[in-house]
Parts: sequence; structure tokens; C-alpha cells
Amino acid sequence: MSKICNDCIAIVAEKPRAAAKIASAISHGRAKKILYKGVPIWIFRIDGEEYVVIPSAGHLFSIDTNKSGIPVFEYKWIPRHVVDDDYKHLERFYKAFSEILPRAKAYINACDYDIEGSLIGYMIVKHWGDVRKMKRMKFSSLVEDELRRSFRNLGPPDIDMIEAGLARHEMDWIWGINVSRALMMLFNKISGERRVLSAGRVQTPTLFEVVRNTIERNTFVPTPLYSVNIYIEVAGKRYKLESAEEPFKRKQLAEEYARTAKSSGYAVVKNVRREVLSYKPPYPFNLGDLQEEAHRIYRISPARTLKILEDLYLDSLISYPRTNSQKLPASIGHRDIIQSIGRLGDYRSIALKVLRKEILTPNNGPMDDPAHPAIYPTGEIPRRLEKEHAKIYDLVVRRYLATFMDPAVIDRVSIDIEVAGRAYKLHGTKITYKGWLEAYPFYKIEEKTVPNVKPGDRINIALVRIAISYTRPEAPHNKATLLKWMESQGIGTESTRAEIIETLFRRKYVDGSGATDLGLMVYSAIEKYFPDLSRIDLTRSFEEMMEKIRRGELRREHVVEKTKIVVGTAIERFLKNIENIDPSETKLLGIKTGGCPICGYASSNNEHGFCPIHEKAYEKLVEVYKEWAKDGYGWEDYLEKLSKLEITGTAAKEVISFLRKTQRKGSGD
DNA sequence: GCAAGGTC
Ligand SMILES: [Zn+2]
Repeated sequence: MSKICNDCIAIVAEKPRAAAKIASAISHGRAKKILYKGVPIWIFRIDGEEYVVIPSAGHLFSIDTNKSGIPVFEYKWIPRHVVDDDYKHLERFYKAFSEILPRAKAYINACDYDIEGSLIGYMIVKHWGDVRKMKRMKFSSLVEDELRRSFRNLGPPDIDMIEAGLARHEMDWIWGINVSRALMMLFNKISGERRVLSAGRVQTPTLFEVVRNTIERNTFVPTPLYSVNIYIEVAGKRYKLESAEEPFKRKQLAEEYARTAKSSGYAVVKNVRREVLSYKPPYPFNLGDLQEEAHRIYRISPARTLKILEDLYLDSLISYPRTNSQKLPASIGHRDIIQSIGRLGDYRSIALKVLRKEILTPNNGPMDDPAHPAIYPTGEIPRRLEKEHAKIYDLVVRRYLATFMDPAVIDRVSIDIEVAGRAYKLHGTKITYKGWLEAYPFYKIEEKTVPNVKPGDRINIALVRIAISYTRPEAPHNKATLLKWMESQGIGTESTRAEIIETLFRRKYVDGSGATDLGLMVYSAIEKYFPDLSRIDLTRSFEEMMEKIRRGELRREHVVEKTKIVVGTAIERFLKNIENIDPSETKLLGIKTGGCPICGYASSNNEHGFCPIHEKAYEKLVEVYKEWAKDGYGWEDYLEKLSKLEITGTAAKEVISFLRKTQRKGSGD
């Protein structure tokens, strides 16, 4: 048997799935698949020329160093599986390349057409061959026509794109490794313990967001709100009016109004409006939306959802999951897929309904992806799925079917009502046509009836009640809201966001209730020594530099050298600062040095010697008291009341009990 | 051991 690849043209793909599609498209299905050293490869001939398509599994190479200590700027690219036991699965890909690529006479980089893809293919070709003999296939989807077109129009090696990718990797490594090591050094100096800590361009701004949210909630001081609830009775049925105005801030005003409302005795119907609302189906799923929905509906974490999606993808049940696209191109062949899905009992009636449409038009969203469409089911029938896999698969199928369906139609009645000079409303909701809601029933639309009234009607008031409520702190973050926050800030990628959130938990910077003491320590250390790394702006500046490198306006060496200077300067300053320092002088949050009389963190300059968090809570208590005072509360009563409210932040409550203790002492003897 | 980025 002759060896594979004798002066062949080697086509390097980013992953096995893509390799299969590329081989099939270019060879018109004639490619022969063989398992070579455990890696699927495809062989075919065109005009006597031998082609071999070999997949990688993402990056085979990674940056590494053998130097310890900081600053560290010496690194090189090495095969990942050699240094990292968690990446042993890459070894077979490495071996397949090392047998085949040296016998190739030319190479085609057919990795995803984005910066990382350019780099993945380039590193592989460079390791075993001559990059001057490399060409680039450029495609934005794996549909046959597009792949054939890009194969006929091979581009030159996209060296500027590769340089931009290399620059990004190097800058991230320099920042991440140096600051991570600095943190570990500092922690060791303060506590005498060795502990793995980390920092990076994406994880650190995310940690800062958790800390901001945690402090905001812990120092929250509520103010009271007084609503006057009015109930009317029509035809023996009681309705609670919805207030159309802000609640009262003063109890007295609410009471006065309630008295007037009661004595007037009736409500006046001002206007009755009927409208037919139509709700378009949801967009096709991108990864972030799917992770958000899986968490909302099933409380499955974003990382777990991605893992399940990867399993479903490798089982050929769904398309590529790491996509930002909310668009489904027609070329996917939706009618065939929906016909297949209809073979599954759960979806039969819905699929039939969708197939009755003459044209299938998805409700495409605005988000896009350079290499992949939105997530859709392939139409392959799953054999047996585990519980959570079944839930996620169901979500994908339902969302997919829904996006082709008719809008949901809702009849809505809005009644404007006036009671003693204040505006109220009543809303009636009735779903008259379910449309896509039939396929994707994960939204609760509460149906409500309203009394049959007309403008000018006077309706008897049955009951007037004053209800007290309180302003609320911002909602706490969870893994799904954090992921959406990262998305909104444009940090991380589909492949990395969920895992980076897990890193914050694994490091114990963050737990179920927000930032931990360790998280606060890392936060304040980075704020003190490496504030640039905590800012979203660092990513923006990376992006600008990469764009300029891609356009040939800037060189990688230049931006990398600049990064070494910036990071090097900060590291030198850090080393000097901690050289002769006593742990108590670090003034970091999360470290008990005995300063703050409440928590023992270092004090900032203020009257009580509070740490910054308790000082912030104290300032809010003083500020918010102005509102309560207008409502007739004395300081003592105010503190008493707040200490009993559940929504008062923990740090605020701690300050309250501290103040009450010291005040008692002051007035006692 | 430490990043962020691919994918198994
Ligand atoms: Zn404190």
C-alpha cells in the first residue's frame, strides 16, 4: 500500500466536522475517509493531484515558558499536549500532522476564516512545512457552494491576520502570567500560604463587576414607598387597580390621598382602548441567548449548557454551537430538517404546521458571526438522551421551529381610570392566536379579564388600602447574568465566557452570594497595582491594535514591546512596594489587619475608622436618612427599622449595629 | 501554576 500523501496538497481544517464538509464539498462527495492514527482524514484526487484534508482540534500550540518569577517576558509556542496532561487528546492530531505534512508539496489553510483560525492553521503549517507554500481558503459558512467557491479562489497566506492573532496571544500572556504571579507572591507574603491565583484581560473586569455588584447590594439602604391600592367592584367581581403614577414617598401624603379617595367613593373611567398586539417569534439561538434561556428555564449553568451542546454537536444532532449569529440562511435546507424533526412525536403537529407555509422565513436577529450560522437541529433523530441533554435539545428544536412560525396575537384592553385626581389603569390580556408560542411555550403570558365599562362610567370603590414597600437594590449576579454582562461589554468569546466565569468560582473569588473575602483582596490588589487590567478599555485597545496590524499599519513587535514596558513598569513598582512591607500596611480589602472596628479590614481615613465598604454603607445611611426624616422618623427609629428590613444590605446592617452599640455606650455611663 | 483562545 502506497503511503498517504506523496507530494500531496494538504488541506488543514480547524476541526473534524469542518474537515468532513470541506472534503465532501471540494471532491463532490468522492473523498475517501480513513482513520489515520486515530484521526479522521479525507483523501481525493482532482486532475491527478492528490489532496489530503486533515483536521486539527483547535489550537495545537500554546504559549509557555520555563522561567519562574516576575517580570517574565520569555516565552515560546510549544505543542500543548507536551506540557499539559489535560490536553493528551491533542497528541493523535499532532502525530497525524507530523506524518503527513512533511510529505506535502503545498498547503491550504482551511480553518475557520477568523483570526484564531488563521493562526491555528499557520502554526501547524509552520511547524512541519514551508509557510510560503501555504494558501488560504476564505469562507463564512460550511455550505457546499461557498466551500467550492473559496477553493477555486484561494487567497495568499493572510499574514497580517496571523500577526494580529499572535500579538493578541502574546499580550494576553504577558499581562495574565505576570499579574497572576504577582498576586500569588503578594498573597504568600501576606498569609504565608501558597495558593493559585489568577488575573487576566477578561476575568479581571468580570471579577470587578461582581465586586461592584456585591458592594452595591451590601451597602444598600432602602427608602419607603407608599402605594394606595384601590379595589373596585363591577358585576360582583372585584378588581385591583394598577397605579399609573409613582407611589408616594411620604406616608402622610398617602394617608391624605387615601382619605380623599375613600370619601369620594367612586372611580371614573376616562378611556377604554382596545388593541391587537402581535409578537414576532424569537430570534434563532446564538450561544449566549441559549445559555441565558437554559439558565432561566432550567437553572442549567452556562458552562454546563455549552458542554451539553458540544455533546449534541458531536452526535450530529445540532449545528456548531459556539456562534454569535442569530441568523439562519436559507441554504441550510430548512424544509428537509423540519420534515425529519416531524418524525419525533413531540414535534409532529408543530412541524406539520410549519411545513404548511409556502416559504420558510426565520425571524433573523441582528447579531452575526464571521464563521457560523445560528444554532439549529440537523434533523438527525436522537436515540436516547440523558435528562439535561434532552432538555437542551428540546430547547434548540422548539426555538428553531418557533422562529419560522406566525406572530402570537394578543388582544389587549387598557382602561384609564381616575380616582380623586390620580391616574390608575386596568389591563386585560387575551391570547387570540398562539402562533409561535405553541412551539416555544417558555414565556408566561398571564391572561386577565377586565370589567365591561365605558368612558364616563362611575364605579363604586370597594376598598382603599395603603401598602408600604421599599426601594430595591440592584439584582445579584448569577452565572447567566454575568455571561450576558460580558457579552454586553464585548469581552471574551462564545468559547470562553462560560469557562472564565467558572474560573472565578474555582479560584474562590466568587461564590453563590457574590464576591468573597479573597475576591475582594484580589480586587483591591489589582486596583492598587495593575488597574489597567481591570478595565474594559484594555480589550478595546487590544482590538484597535489588532485592527491596525491587520491593515498593515502597525507591527506585532511594536505592540508586544510596548506591552512589556507597561507591564514591566507596573511589576517593578509592585516589587518595590511589597519589598519591605508589613502585611498590615497593604491596605487591601479582604485582609483582617484590625483596622475597621466592624470587619477588621484596613481603615480608610474617616471618623469611625471604617474600611471603605463600611464607610460607604455609613455614608449611604446618612444620606438616605434625609428621606426618612421627612417621613417623620428619628435617627434611632430609622436605624431600628432598617435593621429589621430584609433588603437592607448586610454591611449597612453591620454599621447600624455598630452605631447602636457605641451610642448606647456613649449615653450609658 | 499563572491568560485567553481554539476544540475533543
Ligand atoms: Zn469594615
